[in-house]
Amino acid sequence: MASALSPRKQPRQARAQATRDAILEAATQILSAHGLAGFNTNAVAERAGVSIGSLYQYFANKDALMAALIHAAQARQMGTVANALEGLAGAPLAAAVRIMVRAGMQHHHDDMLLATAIDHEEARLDMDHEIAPYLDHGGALAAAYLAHYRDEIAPLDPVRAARTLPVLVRGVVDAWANLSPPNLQVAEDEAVRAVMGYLHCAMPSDG
Amino acid sequence: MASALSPRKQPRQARAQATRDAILEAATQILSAHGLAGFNTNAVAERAGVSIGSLYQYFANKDALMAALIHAAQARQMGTVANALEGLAGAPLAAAVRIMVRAGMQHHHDDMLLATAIDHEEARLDMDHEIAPYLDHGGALAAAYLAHYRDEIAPLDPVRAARTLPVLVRGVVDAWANLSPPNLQVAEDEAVRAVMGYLHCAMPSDG
DNA sequence: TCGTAATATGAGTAAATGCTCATATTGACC
DNA sequence: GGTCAATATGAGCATTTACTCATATTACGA
Repeated sequence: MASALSPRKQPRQARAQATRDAILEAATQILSAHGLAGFNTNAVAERAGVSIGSLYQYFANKDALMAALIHAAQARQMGTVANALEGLAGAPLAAAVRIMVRAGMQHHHDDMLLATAIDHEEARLDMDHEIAPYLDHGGALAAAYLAHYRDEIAPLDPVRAARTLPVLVRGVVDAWANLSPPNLQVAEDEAVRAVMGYLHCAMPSDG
Repeated sequence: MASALSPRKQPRQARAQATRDAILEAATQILSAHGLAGFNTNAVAERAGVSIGSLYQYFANKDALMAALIHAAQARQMGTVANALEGLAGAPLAAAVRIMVRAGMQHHHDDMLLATAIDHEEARLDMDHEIAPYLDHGGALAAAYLAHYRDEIAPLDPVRAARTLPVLVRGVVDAWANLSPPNLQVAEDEAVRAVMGYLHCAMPSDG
């Protein structure tokens, strides 16, 4: 049932690119505000200020729009990670971890609806394979960075660590930052504790 | 926009309870198989083998059905946790952690669509407050259990630990158990490492 | 056995939604 | 200015979907 998710047409003029961007931005806003239940193509087009016909010039169907949105979100997140790592050269491990945790938090706190919608649609549309490159890239960045601290941390497989560490942060942040009232300080502390613990843990090899 | 999520009618006969159960079971199956995109009340009724009218006798509207499904899922999960803890009296910490991790894994691996759908709808329907009791209960169980090992682990706030630990496991499992092919062994190892790390980590108190 | 309350039915309706297509507008290049 | 491709429009169609209601069936107590 997974339809062709490829774009219908490549924009060749600046205004076309602007239209496409506006549609993706509107789609993101609607998901953020009302979740998947409020996400329909007519609403997206209206919010983007373009006609429904224009939407279907750039996206073959609703699923293709969703897929493009997910790609864009992943790319943004990669940018955030790369950015955060840049400012971290030479900082002590604990401080560096805390900064990374803060960067990771910004993406989720206050945007649960968007984040969970992306998770769900990613699973439904079977996008694991398409998403892997983003994870690999982020993983490579993190692994290279962690290498600076190899004396301070337990021996670890950088490939594993690169995939596991972000989800630790994310899980903790989701759990703590969305209470009423949200407890961002605890979220941060718990995430730091989890990450530092993971990095220092001498892996027991019991069955 | 959050409608009244309370049930429309209490079943008073056994067959009524059976109908209600069949509806919830069908709803769960559909979410599992097709996600939120395939989740509509007509389909649920058909799969349950009851009429659409019967569905609306027990659930005021679609959101109420979803809310009931979420409650049922949380209750099931609590049962699993309690069950797992029962068999663990006196086991060494590392082994106990591994067993708990396996219990946690069963709920998510192979059921990403259901798990992510629940997450999303829980956020959309603002159910944090309703779900808190389940978390608190699970937290109390875990805290009591961890107390047996208080000499082996770093000092920690049991309330915090009880909320943080499950999400560590869940995040890691989501990340590793849903690759193609899924890598359950790595998922388990990484989750154990994260949990053990968290438990042993002496919390640094830098700003 | 009868009466009544509980439960079940499903055709039907109003509204929402994905998407098309014939037409209009805009921009680029000569 | 003229021409054509690129882009934009939105009325409208076919389908889906949430939900109602008048009616039928079933269980239980007297």
